[in-house]
Amino acid sequence: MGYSVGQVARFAGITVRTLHHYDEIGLLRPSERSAAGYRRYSEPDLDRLQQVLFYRELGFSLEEIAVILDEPGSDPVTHLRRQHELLRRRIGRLEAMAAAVKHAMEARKMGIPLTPEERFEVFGDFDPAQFAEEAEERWGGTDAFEQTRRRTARYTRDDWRAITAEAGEVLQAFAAAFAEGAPADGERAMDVAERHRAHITRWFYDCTYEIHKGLGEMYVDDPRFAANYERVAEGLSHYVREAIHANAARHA
Amino acid sequence: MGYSVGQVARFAGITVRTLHHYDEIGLLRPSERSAAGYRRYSEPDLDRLQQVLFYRELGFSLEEIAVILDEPGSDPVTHLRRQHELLRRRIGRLEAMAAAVKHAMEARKMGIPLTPEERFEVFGDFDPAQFAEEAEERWGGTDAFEQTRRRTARYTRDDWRAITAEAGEVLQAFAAAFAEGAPADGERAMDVAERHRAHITRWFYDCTYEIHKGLGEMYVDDPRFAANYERVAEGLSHYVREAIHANAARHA
DNA sequence: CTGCGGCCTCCCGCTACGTGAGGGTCAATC
DNA sequence: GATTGACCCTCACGTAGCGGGAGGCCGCAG
Repeated sequence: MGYSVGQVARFAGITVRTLHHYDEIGLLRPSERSAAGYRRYSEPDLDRLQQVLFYRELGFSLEEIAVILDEPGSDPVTHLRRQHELLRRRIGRLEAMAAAVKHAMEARKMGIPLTPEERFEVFGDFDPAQFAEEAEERWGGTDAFEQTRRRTARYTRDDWRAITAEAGEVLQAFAAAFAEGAPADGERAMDVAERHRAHITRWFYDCTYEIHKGLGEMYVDDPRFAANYERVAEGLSHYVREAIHANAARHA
Repeated sequence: MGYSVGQVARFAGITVRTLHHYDEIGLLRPSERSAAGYRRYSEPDLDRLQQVLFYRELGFSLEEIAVILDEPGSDPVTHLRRQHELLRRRIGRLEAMAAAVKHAMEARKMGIPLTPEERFEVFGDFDPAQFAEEAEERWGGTDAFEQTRRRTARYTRDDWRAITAEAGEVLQAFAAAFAEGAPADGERAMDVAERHRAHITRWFYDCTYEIHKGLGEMYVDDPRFAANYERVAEGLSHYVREAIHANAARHA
């Protein structure tokens, strides 16, 4: 029993060659082979294929997908939940792009020229380069800046992926605490603030409590950063600033 | 004046190598070079780059993008409009995927097993293979079937792209006529039906009026096909059937 | 026993870049 | 005016994710 390569390919709308490839690289090995060496795919194999295709559609590399699917303690429901979340983010991004296109159309009609930054705002999402440029203007020549430059220069794509993932988690933690009404100067919010500080210290530079407070101010004052928080929840940037200050006071 | 590779790369969130590549293949040549051979990008160059990145994001190959951007009589506004449309489609698809994930979660919770077809429904969008399998069951051994098999075997990806695009246009034409209240047995709807028939004859097999009427029935009776029309507009499948019948009567 | 579709394993090709190597350029600085 | 360091140049080879064909075995229909 089980399904042949051709059948599976037809179900999934992919080619036989693709299945061969996934077998080769070990991403999806059919659980059985016939006496003649034919690949036989079982139901669980189809399950896995579905997951693979989903994550692929969302832009993950095959290697990343293998890691995700093989990490221990990840049941199907977890994957479905995660996929749903990823899809929602992706949709959000595309909607932002659609809005940007509209914006460009308006500007074009009015004859208003766009600045280069405006033009590409939509791409780059979480652009470290842009961040770095900003950072230079603000803190050029400072210790923290030098440290950041030296350290980030050696980071690989995987590192960056891990960093942004971690940053996302912290952001979510802030958002959750905020949404559930935890006070900004309460333990929960302060703990998240501390995680935030640790994150920066770990990946960028020694973030003292003083510097951290400065960052908190910036998250409110600089619309660029504020937007990052405000688009998650209205008022979140202020909440984050309060939490950072409270956390700094706690450790003073 | 103008911008250097590095500056442009930072704006756009891409690498310098990517710009080099686009220069190499002629997709985006900087309009100037400095005396030392440095690339200098002008404002119109940035405009073009923005278009390139948009279409790239939407999954077009670089070659296709070059064709799109260089086709005569395509002004920027046209591109913006098209991009907006493409984005909306893409968003629609992702939303369908999100719905499917929810569906899978429900099924999982209820302990309902999914059939292989159900599992992959979301991918493949307009799956020709699935269509072919269905077709075999229905018309296996018939002339039309043989003809389709022989002809489609030689189609390239570009052909398929053209085919689905054409099919999409016909669908839109039906939808538009329907939405604007044109009667199903009126000239406008019948003309679209005739386009539909021509499309099939051109790409698959000689679609006689008799066969066409059979297809019309199927578009209503078979939920698989009906869904294709109904998700565009409620009642559209019936409308299409009527139009096809009227058109056949007109040519009888 | 002879097709004929489907399956197998190489293996080379393609796209869209990544990633150095080896070497000029340019503005600031010593 | 020489050095330094960021930035630029041109090769040129490497990689991911398959596409597609060659050459050959499998299995059933006629």
